[in-house]
Amino acid sequence: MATGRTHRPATRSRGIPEATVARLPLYLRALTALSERSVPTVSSEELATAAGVNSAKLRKDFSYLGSYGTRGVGYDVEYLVYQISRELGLTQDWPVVIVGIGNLGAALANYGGFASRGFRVAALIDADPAQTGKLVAGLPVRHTDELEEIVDHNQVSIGVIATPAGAAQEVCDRLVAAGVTSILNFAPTVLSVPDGVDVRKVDLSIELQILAFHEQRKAGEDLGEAVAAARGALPKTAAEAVDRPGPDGDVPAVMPA
Amino acid sequence: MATGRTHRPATRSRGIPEATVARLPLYLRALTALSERSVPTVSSEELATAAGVNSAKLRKDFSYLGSYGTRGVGYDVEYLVYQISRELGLTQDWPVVIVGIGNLGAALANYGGFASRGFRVAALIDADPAQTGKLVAGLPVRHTDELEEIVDHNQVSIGVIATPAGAAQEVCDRLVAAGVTSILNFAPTVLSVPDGVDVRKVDLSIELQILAFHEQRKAGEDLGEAVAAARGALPKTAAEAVDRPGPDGDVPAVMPA
DNA sequence: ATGTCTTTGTGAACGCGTGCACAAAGATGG
DNA sequence: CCATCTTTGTGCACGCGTTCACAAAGACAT
Repeated sequence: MATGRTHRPATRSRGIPEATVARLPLYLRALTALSERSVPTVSSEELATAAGVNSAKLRKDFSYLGSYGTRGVGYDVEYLVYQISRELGLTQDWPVVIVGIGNLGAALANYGGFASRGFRVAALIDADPAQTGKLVAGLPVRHTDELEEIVDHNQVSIGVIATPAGAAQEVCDRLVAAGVTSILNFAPTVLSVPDGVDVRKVDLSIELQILAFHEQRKAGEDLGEAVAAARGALPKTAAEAVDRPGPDGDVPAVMPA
Repeated sequence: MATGRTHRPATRSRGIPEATVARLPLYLRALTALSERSVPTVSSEELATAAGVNSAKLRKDFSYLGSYGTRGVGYDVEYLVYQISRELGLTQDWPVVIVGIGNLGAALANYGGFASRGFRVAALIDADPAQTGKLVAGLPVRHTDELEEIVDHNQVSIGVIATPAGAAQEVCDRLVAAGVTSILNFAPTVLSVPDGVDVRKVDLSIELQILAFHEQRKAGEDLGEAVAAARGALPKTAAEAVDRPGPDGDVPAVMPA
């Protein structure tokens, strides 16, 4: 997981808990994979392991959406895909702008997972005039000067910030002023936005730091209680967790092949 | 924020709650910025707003680390930077391998926030022979065949997976078998790992879907209760939240400039 | 040395999220 | 039509995380 979560206090939106909303995309991904394999129905148990969660949790999550299952059988895959998509708002078109076309911005532009979920990259924007006009993922890079016009013209309500930290707040302000009300921020800064604007944050460095913390703890434990596990051998109980959720039909993030 | 959180049930490591650990990097970033501006001390209130959290929460978080503040004054910036760094394990060297050098992998390799936090990119690995030897961020891309040797030789315990979803589980298995015990996964798949291995997940598409959900809700609300806010105008109460946390001294994610 | 003022550290209450365990619902077979 | 078996939907209890509110602690001035 990443970091994010700069929402309004806890306005559980229309009764659906925030934690549930965060898991819906997970279920949707697993269901899409099943759908592509033409599996008609799935039990909460199967789907839960495929999504990497507890089956009781999954059932409770679905219960917030309504009673879409059949006792003794399970859930209809296609129907559930539709219901979750609709709940998440993926049945409509979401034009998105990406600001800051460096490696990360380019990775995002090329990311296949967007288009398949109703997200359409309306424009790529960068402050560097040398970049202007260059094609990235088939789209021409536009200059920051055009930001307001692009947002307004394409009715963009979701903006992605992949600029350096120093530029993030200004870009954010301009996006918001132009009409954007949801922002996905990859820059390592705390953005301040007016009320009513949602910000989610993804911070690569923070994720690594959290891993380092646990890693350090593990190392300390090993030293203190048992012999440091010989490197090269499988750690601790390598048994269990042998079940593999089937491969995911989703388009990868990036990379040649 | 991103998604992640595939930890062991809830093993609050040595009394420090998981939620607190996740915020420590946030505090550290804010403190580093203050340190660069040579600010000697900071109150919980100031630091909290800079990090974008509640001041009571911040004080409680710090109380888990010990009593590092001075009543009536605040916290010593330098001292706190050191304590948090030590707690997170950032005072030691963490060699990291990045597997999958596409746009995203390259973005990660170029990401400055790593080096400044004790993370050292030990190697870049890709399955495409055509990529082998190419320089990315000053490092030569190595072939997947060398994975085990690289991990073993460099004593790598943290691996970053930025491959397509289809390749992620195999890469994961090989990393774990070679001795990696912490994995940061960018591929849109649920990885299964043996006990004792930590996995954190960052899923770009999921973040956008969560934003879309709230966006849809906002749109529905506007339609239902009030006049749809005229696009182009600042939404709702544009007042408040005018305080700006100072610019962050951190090195940006990517992008030319 | 004493009083005042600031800011920390934390006890306690509250709310959300999780997981158990089971009753209700429906499918399926005879 | 009845019995059995599977699987959902949920009431309930528990634990973590958040927030309030305040007492204790120290700085600082007089």
